[in-house]
This record gives sequence, structure tokens and C-alpha cells, in this order.
Amino acid sequence: MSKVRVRFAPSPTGPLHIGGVRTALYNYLLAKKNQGDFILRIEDTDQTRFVEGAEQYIKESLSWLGISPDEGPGIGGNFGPYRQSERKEMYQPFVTQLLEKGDAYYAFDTVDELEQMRARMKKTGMQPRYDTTSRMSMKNSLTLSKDEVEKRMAEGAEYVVRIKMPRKEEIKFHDEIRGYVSVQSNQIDDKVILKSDGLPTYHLANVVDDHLMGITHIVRGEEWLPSAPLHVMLYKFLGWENTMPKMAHLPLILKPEGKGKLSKRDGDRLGFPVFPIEWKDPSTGEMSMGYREEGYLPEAVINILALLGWHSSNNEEIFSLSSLVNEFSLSKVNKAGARFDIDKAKWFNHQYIIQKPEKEILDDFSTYLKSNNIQKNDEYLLKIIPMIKERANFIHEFLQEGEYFFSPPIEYDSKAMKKKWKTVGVEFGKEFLNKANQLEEYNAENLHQLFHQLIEEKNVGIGQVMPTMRLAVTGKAGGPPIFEILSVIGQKEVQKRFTEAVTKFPV
RNA sequence: GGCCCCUUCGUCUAUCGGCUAGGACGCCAGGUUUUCAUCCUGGAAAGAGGGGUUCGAUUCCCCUAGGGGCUACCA
Repeated sequence: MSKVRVRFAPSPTGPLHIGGVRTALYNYLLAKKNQGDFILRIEDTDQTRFVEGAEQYIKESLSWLGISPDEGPGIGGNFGPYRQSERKEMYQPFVTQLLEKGDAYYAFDTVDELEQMRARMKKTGMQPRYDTTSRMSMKNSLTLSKDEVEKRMAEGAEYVVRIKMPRKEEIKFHDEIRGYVSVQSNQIDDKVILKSDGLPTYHLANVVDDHLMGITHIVRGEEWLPSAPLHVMLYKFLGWENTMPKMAHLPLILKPEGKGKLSKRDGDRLGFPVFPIEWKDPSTGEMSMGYREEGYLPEAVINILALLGWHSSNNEEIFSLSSLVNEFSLSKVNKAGARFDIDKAKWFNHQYIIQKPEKEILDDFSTYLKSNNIQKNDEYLLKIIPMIKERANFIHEFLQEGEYFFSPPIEYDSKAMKKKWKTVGVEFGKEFLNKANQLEEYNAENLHQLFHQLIEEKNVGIGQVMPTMRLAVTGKAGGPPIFEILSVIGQKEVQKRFTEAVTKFPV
């Protein structure tokens, strides 16, 4: 059995949609599961849609997520070049072959003529397309005399090459996810395979490249399913039927609500990213948010995307990239489109935040703090990270969650103040701090002990006095264990905050 | 409009003819906690409809309905 080789083949027309990222991921998983190769191929045959920086964006996204290609532009490999624009001459022999065998033909129709043809057909209730019947009334090498065709070519007339679809034939192929799919050939039009600028269209290019690059499995989005029969015909015409790659068409990622596939607009409207990393449109300057910048961990994004359309039968949901590689199978990929669920996405991120070692969180957290003009040493941060990480979905929430670690409270939870800011608590607090200030070591354990001693001595309820202390020092009603907070903030600062609170809110 | 694909809790999904239909997110209730979060326990919540096939259908087939995709010299 030959080595598994799969390709991810985006076109560099802008930022990579997360649906595309998932396609890349599934390709990667299939490759690695079988010790195969994952190839990045840039499908830039449409020069008019080329966007500066898009290719770099794609590579950076994949690299951030840890699904780096084994071969690709700038990476190397034995099947290059990996940009279709750089493979231009490689397609010509196959076009010639198709032409000579009569499986393709030249067409000289102008845009206007094509439009007229479509309008005409529509009017008479026919399907508007360039196909087995309508081609006979158009200007092409099937209708024009050989002399006329040669004359036009000699004059340098613009032309395209179209595939000549058989009139009546069942095209049947097997999809790894959907089973057998069959279509009548007369439902497919004579698609352009070579454009007038001399570059192939996607259809020809992907077939030729997949063949030349030894691709064994095509894993792509469901939007390609309708053109798959066309590709099958091309494999047939080119004589590659026996080595045709297996095909798998992935279900689409749908809007969280409403109709249709997930779009950038949904993200903007509902406030979540649809792109892996931030993107700035070079022509408009418009920014699109990315998962990376919004505080998602790459391993969380991988996990989220993996579960959108694929599921393990053992009910597990938390998967690292390497466990996905072990578990993944095309046969477990779902057929139906999956609605994107941002709440579950956040939950995944939360899981990975909790799981993540403090030292690894440190970098991101201190970078975030610096951008907010807050400087604290690593030792200090390392103490507070474990206290707040399970309370946050994102690292940028750490600051908000634990703002009292960086500055005295500005606001005090009014509901809690009303309920818990009472004489008994304040008096107790004063006495507790007096004693605490005498402590040899101002640490959580000692503070805890002292506090409980005093409670017994005074015979007060813990709920009457502890919230008071928390409110005075943090301004909040909830949070990590109070004695740990006190010990981290430090004796002097605690005393200061308490005194201030008492002054502000006399009882 | 035409063609193709799809259809289990609100959402992601398990089930490959035997189901008291399982899990996860979210939601609700209880427990733990001074508190919030975490964690634990419990709860509400689904097989689009109609026909077949079968001893038996969520599972196989057909029809209807609904959803999605494609329908360019774009990918």
C-alpha cells in the first residue's frame, strides 16, 4: 500500500476561515494517523483574487495551531513547486492531451455572448449552461471549421479550453463519508479548464496536481461535492482512473443561529472570531479578530474544531492533537453540517486554561499586563495565577478577575456591602489585623489559624466576619480563599485597605 | 428553478436491527465553599412526518417536509 499523502489547498484570497482550518486539521490528522505526508498547496490560479499576505497568513495560522505541513511553498519537498501559479507550464501537456483525444475543445465566446446564451436558455425554460446541447450554438472548435479555428488562433484571438462532457453517462464515485454518490453527466456543464490568461481553473489544476503529487486522499469541504463528478471525468479522460485519490467531503460549519454557513458577519454580530489569527485587510485596512488574539489557546481551538463534525465513540471530548491523531478516522466524520457553539468553545478554552501549567500561563499573562501598563515580577504573578485560573475562560480575564492583586478596590460590591458590612465584622476585622500585624510570618496558614482562634474567642459566626475582610481588601463578594489573598497582598497593604474601607464606610 | 448532500435533546453528538435512546456544552436544583469559581450529585430536554421491509426499527428502503451546498474564464 502506498504512503498516505494528503493536501490542504487553500487559495490566498484573504484570511483562512475556521472551516478551512478544520479541513486542514482533518487532513493533518488523516496523514499523521497513517504516518503519511501533509502537503500545503497554494491554489492561486485566479490572479485577480490574489491578496497580499494571505499565503503568509495561512502558514502562520497552521504553525500557531501546530499542524505544520511536511511539504509546501517555502518548506520544500520533492513534488514542487507548491504554488499553482508557478506550475503553469505543467498543465499544458495535459490540456493538449485532452484536446487531441477530443475530450476538450477550444471556445471563443465572449462574456457577452455567454450571457446572452444563458438569458436565451432561461427564457425558454432550459437550464442556462454551456453543455452538451447549447455548445452547438456557440463559437467553439466543435462548431467552427478547422480553418476558422486556426485562423482565430493565428490572429491571437482569446480562447478558453472547455471539457467536453459526455452526453449521457452516469458518473458514480465513492465518498469516504457519504458512500456512493452518482450524477448524470448531462447535469454538468462543459466547465472551463484552461482560462484565457493561460492558467488552468481549479478543476484541472487540482486534478493534475493531485495526480502529480501522489495525493492518496482528497479531504475537502462539502461545497466541492457538486464538482467532484467533473473531477472524476477528468481523471477518466486523463487515464488516471486507477490511481484516483479517495475522496471525502466534510460537512460545513453552520451559523450558531439562523440559516447558512458560518460567516465573518456572524462573528462580528455575535462577538466571536471566525479566523484563527487576526487579519488586516491590506486594501481596506479593516481588521478581523482572530482566536489567537482573543485569548484562545491553540490546543483549545484544535479541540473545538476537531469536535465540529467528528466525534469519538467512547464519549471523550478533551483531545490533545496527538490523541486526535490516534483516534481520528474518516469513518467517524459526520455527514450533516454542524452549528458553531461559542459557549462550548469558551468551555474548551477554560478546560485548557485550568490544565495549563502556571509557568506557561505566566508569559501570556505578563505580556497582557504590560500592555495594560502593569508591571509585577514573575514570582508575584506565579502566586496569583493558580488562584484565579479556574475562575477565568481567558488569560485576559485574569486581570479583571484578580484586579485587587494589582490595585486597591475602587468599587465595592454594593449588594454584599449592604448585607455583610456590619459593626461586628468591622470590629472583628480591626482586632484580627492588630494581631495579624504581630505575626512573625504573615502567611496564609498563620492568618487562617489566627482568624479561627479569634472566632472561637469572640464566639462570632464565620459568615459575619469573613466577608467583611474580603470586601475591605478586594471589594468583591467572591474569589479565592481570603487568607491566601491577604498573604499575597501583604501585611502593610492589607492594613491600609482595611483602614480605608472603614473610613469610607463607617458603621 | 435545476442538480447534489443532509435530518437523534436548544447546540455538538453516541447508537453500526433488540433502547429504560447514552455523553458533553448550556439551563435548573442540591451538596462542598465565608463567598465566587472549581468539583460532586440529581433534573428537565431528542429520533421531522407518512408509508413499507422485519418477530422487532432511531438504525434498512421509498415518499413528503425541512435544512444545507453548488449552479463563473472564483476557489
